[in-house]
Amino acid sequence: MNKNDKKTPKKRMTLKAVAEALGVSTATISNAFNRPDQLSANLRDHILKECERLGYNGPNPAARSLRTGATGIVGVMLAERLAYNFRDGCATEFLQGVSEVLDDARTNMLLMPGRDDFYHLQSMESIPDRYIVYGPPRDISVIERLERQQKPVVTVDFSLKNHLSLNVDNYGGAKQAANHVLKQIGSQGPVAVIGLRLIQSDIIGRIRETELLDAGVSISRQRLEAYRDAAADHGMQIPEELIWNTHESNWADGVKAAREALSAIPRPRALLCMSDQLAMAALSVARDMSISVPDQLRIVGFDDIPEARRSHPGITTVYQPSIEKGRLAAMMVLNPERFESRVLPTQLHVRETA
Amino acid sequence: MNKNDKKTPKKRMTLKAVAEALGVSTATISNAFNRPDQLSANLRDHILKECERLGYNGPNPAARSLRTGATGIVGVMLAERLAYNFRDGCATEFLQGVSEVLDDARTNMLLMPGRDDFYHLQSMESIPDRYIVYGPPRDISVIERLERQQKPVVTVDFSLKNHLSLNVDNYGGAKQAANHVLKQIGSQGPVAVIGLRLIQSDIIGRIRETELLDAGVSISRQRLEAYRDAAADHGMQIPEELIWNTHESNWADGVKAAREALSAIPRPRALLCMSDQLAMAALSVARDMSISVPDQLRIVGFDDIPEARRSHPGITTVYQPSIEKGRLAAMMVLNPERFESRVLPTQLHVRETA
DNA sequence: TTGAAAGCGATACCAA
DNA sequence: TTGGTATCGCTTTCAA
Repeated sequence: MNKNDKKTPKKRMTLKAVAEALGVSTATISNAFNRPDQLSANLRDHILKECERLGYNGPNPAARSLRTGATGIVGVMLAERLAYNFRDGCATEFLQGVSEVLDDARTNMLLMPGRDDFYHLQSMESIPDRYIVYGPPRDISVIERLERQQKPVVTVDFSLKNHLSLNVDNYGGAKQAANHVLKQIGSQGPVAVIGLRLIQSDIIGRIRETELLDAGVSISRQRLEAYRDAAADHGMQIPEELIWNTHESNWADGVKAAREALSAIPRPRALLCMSDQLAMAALSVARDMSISVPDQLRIVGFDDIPEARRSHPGITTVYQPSIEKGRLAAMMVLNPERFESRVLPTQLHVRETA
Repeated sequence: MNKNDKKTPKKRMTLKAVAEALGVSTATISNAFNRPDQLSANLRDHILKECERLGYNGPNPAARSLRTGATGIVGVMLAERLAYNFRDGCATEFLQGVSEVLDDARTNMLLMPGRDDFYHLQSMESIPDRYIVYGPPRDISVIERLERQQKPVVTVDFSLKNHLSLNVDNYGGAKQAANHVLKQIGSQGPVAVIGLRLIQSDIIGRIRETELLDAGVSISRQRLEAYRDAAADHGMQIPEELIWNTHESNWADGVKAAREALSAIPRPRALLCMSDQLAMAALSVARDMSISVPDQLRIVGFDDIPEARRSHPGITTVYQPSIEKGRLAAMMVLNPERFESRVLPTQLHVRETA
């Protein structure tokens, strides 16, 4: 009558139940799974086979983790909401790199937002054994919680005292890009910047200068400095009115900013964009306004996401090794003792827009 | 001398320690976090405040989960390796939709590969409370493990007996696309298909027909059927030699297949591609071969990923609501009782390539 | 090589 | 409204 009268009613199997069924102690079963050297190969094989037959898939992670304090899960703490990271080409490539390595290492990846309210009344942060922190979290307090855990941490695209960090050469790349453009246009006409998150007004909580070393030196700031320095080198300057800000590297924001920038009088001869997404949006706006690229307008991006490569015309941009950055971050967090903090090189890729 | 002589050596705080410090019972602390109605508001506020001060961030998830059997984590089981899902525009949009909803629900998302070996000797599958299964897992055995958990499951892009499923109208969309193209080219010249995972030779393990309903009816098969039926309606047929297969929806595979297809004699007048990525690769090959699109060659894709929209010329394709699919899957898995299995509509978006 | 037993941190029942 | 306590499933000494 009961819907459970199939084969075996089969309630949840536990290590203890298996031990009883096989007539051995729980320690032996545990050893079969965790320390093969503690028992004979024969016995172990037998036990594993029986477990399979009985439908026991191995130790319950919660119980094991409670006992050992480890889960085998790597936390990837993201700066913002999760969804953003599935929209942004650069973040997506980074996560691809991370997931490749973690997948190979049979390690699970838990994505965690960098917002304080997510952790309210729950210490989720205690689940992972180690952390990759991708970009400075929006709420500083999550960093504090995380540090209290005393677990290995690798920060990416920013630095934190006493932790491994992985950065790319934003300044160098941006300077190359700006130099390239400025050389082309000589000193004619103004140059505008389409920036990304230059204003971090939505960071909540006090910034502890001593610990969050680069809070004021965000990657966008580094790029902006480089643009400015390059301009100065060419005897020019980029006035504040020609610096646009976007909150997110997406199409809509890029279109909006580019439209404004290209309506300025006199019209800019070049657009230095802090991401390829923004550059591609700008390219599209130029097309709409019948501004020819690169003759009347030069555009450079940043990141070198796959779309930039395939765009027509191809976007001139600064390559950063996003996938490699992800792979390396994962390797670093799995073996912190084998690595030191690093700055990865960037590289100008000249294509058709500048 | 010790490196720990900072402020307070502060060892890990536990509920019990807090209870002792405040002179109340552990049950009261627990209630303060989990059942506000079980104690006075005053006491609760006081407790929460003190916890904050003492550096106690709330109950340890491992212990709680051991006790309650729940974690508040949603597992997203992916068909293949994790990395693929960060490469494919369609998968990325799906995950974006999922993450939006889970993020809002303050629920964590654990990404899990659909390969058997990942779970070897560890019942990771017991961590999540509920599952979204995106595409038929490569190894059927993980489905078995998962079902043993008796947890809510929503399958996406395939169906499973006794579980909620979410599909899109692959047949209808593909038929519209093929009809559109066939109408344009009349009955002149051959039509080729660039297929995606038509051959599932790498599925490991027996397929239990009774349970995995659509094993033989993969989304690719549905699309292929539609192409064929459309051809038949137009008094044509698509010969097997004009059906190419790719393993993954990526640029390289697409280029390779398109190059072969466009070298066939007589050259196809139309390419029915099972993804936009493949269609865009084909477009690029056509450009290289100086074949003009759409005059000499019509191309249609599938999915309508953002890149397809922005491509020049714009890709004619079948829109499927990927983000919405993700959102809906997440909502369904969080509230299974409020939903039924669904098939979402697709829609032909005519742009410039056909 | 195996077994007995303590305890990881929290919850939820039942009493008070 | 609060407290005492058995229990969740497992790991790991220590002894046999």
